[in-house]
Amino acid sequence: MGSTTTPRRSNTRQRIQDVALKLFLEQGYEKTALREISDELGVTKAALYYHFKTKEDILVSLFRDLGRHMDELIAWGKRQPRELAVKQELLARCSVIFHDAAPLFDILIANQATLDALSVGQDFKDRVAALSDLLQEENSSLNARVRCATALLTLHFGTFAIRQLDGDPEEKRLALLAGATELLTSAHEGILSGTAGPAAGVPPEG
Amino acid sequence: MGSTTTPRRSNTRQRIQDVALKLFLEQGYEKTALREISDELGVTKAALYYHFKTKEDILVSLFRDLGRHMDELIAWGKRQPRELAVKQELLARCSVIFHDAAPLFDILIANQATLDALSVGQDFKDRVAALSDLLQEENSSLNARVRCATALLTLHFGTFAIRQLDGDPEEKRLALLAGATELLTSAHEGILSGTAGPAAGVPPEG
Amino acid sequence: MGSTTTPRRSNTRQRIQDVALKLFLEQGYEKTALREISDELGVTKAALYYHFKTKEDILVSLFRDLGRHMDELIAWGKRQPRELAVKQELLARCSVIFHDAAPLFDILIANQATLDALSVGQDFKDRVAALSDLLQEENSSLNARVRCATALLTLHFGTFAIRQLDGDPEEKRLALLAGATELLTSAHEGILSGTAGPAAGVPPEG
Amino acid sequence: MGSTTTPRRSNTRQRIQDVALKLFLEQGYEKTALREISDELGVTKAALYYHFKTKEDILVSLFRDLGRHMDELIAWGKRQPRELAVKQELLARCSVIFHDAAPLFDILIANQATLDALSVGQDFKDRVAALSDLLQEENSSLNARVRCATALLTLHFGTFAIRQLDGDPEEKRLALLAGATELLTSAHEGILSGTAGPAAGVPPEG
DNA sequence: TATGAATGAGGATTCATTCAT
DNA sequence: CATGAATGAATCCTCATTCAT
Repeated sequence: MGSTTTPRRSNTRQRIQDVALKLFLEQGYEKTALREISDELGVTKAALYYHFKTKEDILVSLFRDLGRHMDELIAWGKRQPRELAVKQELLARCSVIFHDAAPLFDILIANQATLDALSVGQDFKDRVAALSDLLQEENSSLNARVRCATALLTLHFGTFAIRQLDGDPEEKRLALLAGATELLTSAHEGILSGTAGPAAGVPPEG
Repeated sequence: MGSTTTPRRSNTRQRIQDVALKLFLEQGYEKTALREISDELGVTKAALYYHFKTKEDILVSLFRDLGRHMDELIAWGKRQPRELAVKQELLARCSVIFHDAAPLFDILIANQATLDALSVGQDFKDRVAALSDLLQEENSSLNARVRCATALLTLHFGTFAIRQLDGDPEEKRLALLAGATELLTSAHEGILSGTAGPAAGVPPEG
Repeated sequence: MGSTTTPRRSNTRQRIQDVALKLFLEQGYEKTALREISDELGVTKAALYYHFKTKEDILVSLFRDLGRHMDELIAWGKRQPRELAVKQELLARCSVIFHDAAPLFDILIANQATLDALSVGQDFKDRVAALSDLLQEENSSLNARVRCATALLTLHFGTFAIRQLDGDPEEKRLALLAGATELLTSAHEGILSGTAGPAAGVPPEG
Repeated sequence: MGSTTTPRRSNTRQRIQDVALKLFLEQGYEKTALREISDELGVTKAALYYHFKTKEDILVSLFRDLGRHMDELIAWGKRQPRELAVKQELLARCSVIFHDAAPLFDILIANQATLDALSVGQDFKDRVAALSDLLQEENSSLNARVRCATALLTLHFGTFAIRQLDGDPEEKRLALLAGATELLTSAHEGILSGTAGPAAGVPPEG
């Protein structure tokens, strides 16, 4: 161990990333001007261009790790048999990855319209779709499919939404995971098409 | 006689809203230039300013109805007793409102970073928070609280996410609602911490 | 008595002038949008164009009377012999005209850069120049000429400046006139070139 | 060697100021578009924004020196005893400052309506008021007060007005100063109301 | 490694003005 | 008399990006 490989480049690159992350979070990607980043760092805008080719490039660099982790998980998932336990494990690992990258999710979610036009957004969508596929059962009912999709969704958006609730972060993460797992599990228990659907919450007029 | 071509009291205002909605959906609010809207309508940018005071004003006008509907629901919720059946009904009505305003949700979700800085975003957040409050039980466990929050969230984000699933829209909506109701209901059944209160009015199913 | 000659036109024209005068005073000519005028009147911008051909035309109409009065004074001055008493009388009449049209002077002074490019500004400058000529003595000393010019100036700008001093308006006007007359008179008393100039206020280094 | 054509640390900032001053004088501040400035310089509008934050900032930069000089004079005035000789000296120094900054006065006077809404205008008004205070005597008669105010005014507006008179500039300046000093002095001599206080230090002339 | 200077494209907004009704 | 609708031209300003040094 010890960073034997990383070239001894100045830490400016890292500092740019740090500040960029902070500002993208606070103001959004589009509304963050490069000048704001450079100002906060005490360098010139031009300096940013020494370290990154474009503004988008800064953004991309922030997502490199998350992309790798998701790819690894997807690869793992593909090697496993298609059974409930595996899917639950998938969800659990997802939960960890998502929470570790929580700030990136904030950016992803809050800047969708913008990122959709960028590689970052497309790549992420593709990966979520791949994960979603791994959770789905072929030929399952609509109810089941919606629930599987929702399970992942809960993790994805919930990661970002439960921050405003009080409580220990790890506890909250587990509670969220529990809810998601519940949805996934119920999708697998054939109980779906009959009772749960129409029984609850449908306006009586229907 | 009768002006067949030039409408006397033109419907331009409505047409602006239509085109704006379309473009905000396709490209995001920020990336949509007023010029694009006016070009598509075959009028001048200045014409937009005859009908709306600012770009934001166009956006706001699109959300007027949704805001009203949510306010009515919140008002209704506040008049009801705090019991599970009411909350389920709340969720069900929410589901209807959200789905009726589906395109607006797309905009809301995809442009969060932008809209957060605008009245539209703040107003909506406030209303969702109010609804969320109506679903919560005092002194409930963390698990229950996370689930209640997630229930609403599922509706909110799910509305936007299930569009890419195949199937009849109304069926999908009901499936989504079913999942959300399940989360809400389970939060209210003793299964979470035993303190969630008497699950009055819930048919002991399963 | 009774306005027998004035055509029975609506009083809108007059009301436009009133509001315009008020707003031109408060905000300046350029910064006052026609929309502000029409809004304050509860009519449409287009309505203004029924009564006046252009924005400038509104302005011009406000200055019509003042122009006439000055022209009359100039004409009178030209008929009189060139002597001190006449000039003093000229100054006194000027003082009355200027003070009666005080608001117009505010506009004239505060919007010079703008009005200079307009007929209103040019016309006024020409008239002041004509008056100034009437006060001047041929072949007089520089000192005398400066003082004569200053005398009129004092009236012109002073009208506008003494408003912030406390005191009865008419008293202030007379005090201002007294100062101006003093300057004019001293220009005529040959006492100028010798004592008053270098004696007071010149830095000792000179 | 040595870049003969492209200056390394370009003097663009100064050139912008020069051109701006010229155009503000010729056309007024408001009517001068930034495009005109940049065109005349052969650069882009954006280049102006590299050197100045806003259009107003260009204007402010032009007035920086004048503001400093006036502040120094005010500070000096406050340290002196309140007597006629001091006030005469004040007027004299004012005269010098005003004439050195003659073009700025043109701008100040010709664009009042505009500048009043800007910091430049307010700051200047404040400074003139401070100077005016230094010239005033407590409890003096209205006549005296009007004259003191007029004295400064004469300098202020006269600076701008005597340019159209023939004659050596410095001579004209002195003549103007003489007139102003006369007004000030007469305000201090018993001739106005007898209460103006002991004319200490004034040689009993004429 | 970085900067100073500049660009080009584009954005929202404002305004006087016009004209059919 | 007056309005509703629209225009065209202009304005200030912002931003990502470039490049010689």
